[in-house]
Amino acid sequence: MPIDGLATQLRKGVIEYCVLAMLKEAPLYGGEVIQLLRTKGQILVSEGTIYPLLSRLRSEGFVETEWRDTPTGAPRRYYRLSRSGQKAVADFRAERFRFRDSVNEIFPDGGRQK
Amino acid sequence: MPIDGLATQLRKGVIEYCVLAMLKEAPLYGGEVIQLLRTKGQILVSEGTIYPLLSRLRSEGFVETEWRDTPTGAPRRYYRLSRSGQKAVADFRAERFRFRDSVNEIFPDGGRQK
DNA sequence: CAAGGAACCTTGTATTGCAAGGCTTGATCG
DNA sequence: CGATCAAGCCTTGCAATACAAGGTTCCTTG
Repeated sequence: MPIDGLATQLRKGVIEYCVLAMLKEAPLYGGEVIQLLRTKGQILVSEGTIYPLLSRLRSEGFVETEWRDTPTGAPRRYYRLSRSGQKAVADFRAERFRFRDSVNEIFPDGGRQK
Repeated sequence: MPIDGLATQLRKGVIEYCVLAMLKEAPLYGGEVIQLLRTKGQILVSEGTIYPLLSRLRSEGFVETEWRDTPTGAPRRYYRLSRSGQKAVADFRAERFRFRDSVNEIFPDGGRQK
């Protein structure tokens, strides 16, 4: 597996909003985010990707956080979608569809293949 | 317009292959690449994006180049898709569909709108 | 008290897209 | 002839992202 390959570049600017979209359903902590990305989307991300990403979402106000103690060890920081985070997801959705259509115009046999 | 916004991140790793896909039809020089991206895909890119990108395609062997004089002024460097460039486009296509499906799994109401 | 696991964070690197500015060629105009 | 202009190409510096590697804290278990 290439350290920095084709798939890695495709992810840029997308994973962030995948996380926000998942938070729409329920608050999650870091480990759950990684697990859900893997099980729901076959998207494998490491902690080195997720934690800086979550930090940025927080500093941009897209999420709010809350510490919860656990019986099993270290406490967890749970992330919850904020109002402006909901708007960010909606904006991304629209932009994603626009861009997808653009690329489909350029690629021969746009997007209609299995 | 934000210097580095939502749309800019979405493009990463995609424009490169849009260019290769366009070269599948005919050899092009830098200015034509910029123009075609704009007219066919509504994708606005500047010279500062395209020329380093074309350089990289060349150093990776995805394209071959040829200088042609013009009657109008400076000569043009034309880019032609190589054999390995064709394979790169095919690989990208497959990876793009995979990733699209993954994201659709995560986003509520995946891709079926409008 | 040592070992280990769960959870979190930080640091450094590579890649990409982009703006700004510079260089070269040939035509045009004073 | 010299200056100006436009087309075409390239380089430099910056910001954002994904990632690996390594470190820290907390609690439990032996």
